Amino acid sequence: MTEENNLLEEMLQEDDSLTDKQRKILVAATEMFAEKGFAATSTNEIAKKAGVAEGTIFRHYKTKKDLLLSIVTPMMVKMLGPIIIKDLNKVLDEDFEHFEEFVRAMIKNRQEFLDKNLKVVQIFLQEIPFHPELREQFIEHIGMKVVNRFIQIIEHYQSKGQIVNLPATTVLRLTASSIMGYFATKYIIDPKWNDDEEINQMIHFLKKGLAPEE
Amino acid sequence: MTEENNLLEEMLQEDDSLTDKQRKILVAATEMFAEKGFAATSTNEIAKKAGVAEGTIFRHYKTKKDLLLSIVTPMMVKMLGPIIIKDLNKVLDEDFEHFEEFVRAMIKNRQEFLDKNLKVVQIFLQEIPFHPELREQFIEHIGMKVVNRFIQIIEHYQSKGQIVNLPATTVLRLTASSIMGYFATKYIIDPKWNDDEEINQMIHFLKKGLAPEE
DNA sequence: ATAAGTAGCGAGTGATTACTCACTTTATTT
DNA sequence: AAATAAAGTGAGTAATCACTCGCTACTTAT
Repeated sequence: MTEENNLLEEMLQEDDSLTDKQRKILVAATEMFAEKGFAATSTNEIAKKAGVAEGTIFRHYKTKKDLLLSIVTPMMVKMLGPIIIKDLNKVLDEDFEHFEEFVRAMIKNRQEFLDKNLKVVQIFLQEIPFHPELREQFIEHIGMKVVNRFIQIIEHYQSKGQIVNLPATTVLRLTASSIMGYFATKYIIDPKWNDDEEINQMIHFLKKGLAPEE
Repeated sequence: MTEENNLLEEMLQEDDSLTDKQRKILVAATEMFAEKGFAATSTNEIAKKAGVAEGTIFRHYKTKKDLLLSIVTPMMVKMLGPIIIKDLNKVLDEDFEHFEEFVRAMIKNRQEFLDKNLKVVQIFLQEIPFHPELREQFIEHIGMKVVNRFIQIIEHYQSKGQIVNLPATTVLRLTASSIMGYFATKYIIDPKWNDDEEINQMIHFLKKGLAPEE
């Protein structure tokens, strides 16, 4: 039903070239990297948790960092990029009558993504300060494209006179801050908490705050 | 002039019980923890960068983690807590006529704090996912007090009829998200960038979004 | 002047690190 | 069934890890 599956499981299931042991390694590594961080997790621990000899890890991944990238990169390149863009096209195709509805759809969409990929997202956020190549990869493959797509959409609703005529990047920043602020509090306090009323208030706040000046 | 000095330098200057070497250790460790992360930084490296024997580090700090906490804890306990509360009292004492002005003062205030303590804040944010005791310390000593104080202030402006009558925590979340979103983009893109116009737009957006319903 | 305490040192500790390699087992091809 | 290739192993490696300890140098109290 859902087009957007759990990244890890999707990778594990769809990729036939993956071995059973390799799958176990990826699962174990994801678990431990999310929990203790990349630098504080030893390949020994990963091997034990995966029920695999340590050598097996290095048969498939040249280095420990290689293993990290093989978990995080697909999320960026294969998932975040195309799927976000696909989703956005879907959103643009549907052409919600109001910016408000678009935002609501976006929140629901990212909510589902987060629910299914929390651990990989967590690893990504935790490790990005320490790995410049991760940052560059992200900006190059995802960041620019996604931002530009959002800017298109915002300008679309601006031309319909629904939202204020600030620079699109500013509108994007204000909107994204609110949404990410909601997710941040939600996942820090309690991932299961899902207050629809809170979302309604946020959308109402955005609508008022971004209303065109009379 | 500034009441709020660089935390590290303040600690180094004010605390007479600190040795010259100890100061060098703290400076070097702050530098490296911010850059490579706690787990990926060896005590050997710190000693070399500080121009000190490795043993000297452990003369003053029982463990490596002890060193981390001695850098991060003061920021939380001595600075974030009392000073934020002091500042907030100041703000409440001044009793800005409008919520808008209060927000503006708050942004300026936190801006100065960030400019002077970027590295320690960076370490704190990077390491908090991996050290539960850091999290608990923060919530216990800082989080609750600060949140409660902000709630007081928000209710103050609500009772003056200046902002919408949503739950104070919701107002706080929306406001904090916008401000933190601004800082995040600023420090990720370019720490020196300081667009007053951007701040004005943000405050205007908050004012509109949080205006009382008619 | 002497004793006591503190600061600093750096070689040395066992444990752990990421990674290698010669080898065995399993799967695939011919 | 034989040959080839790929997957998996686990003991082994040098390097590095956080940390200790016996020592010297210096400061302070008596």
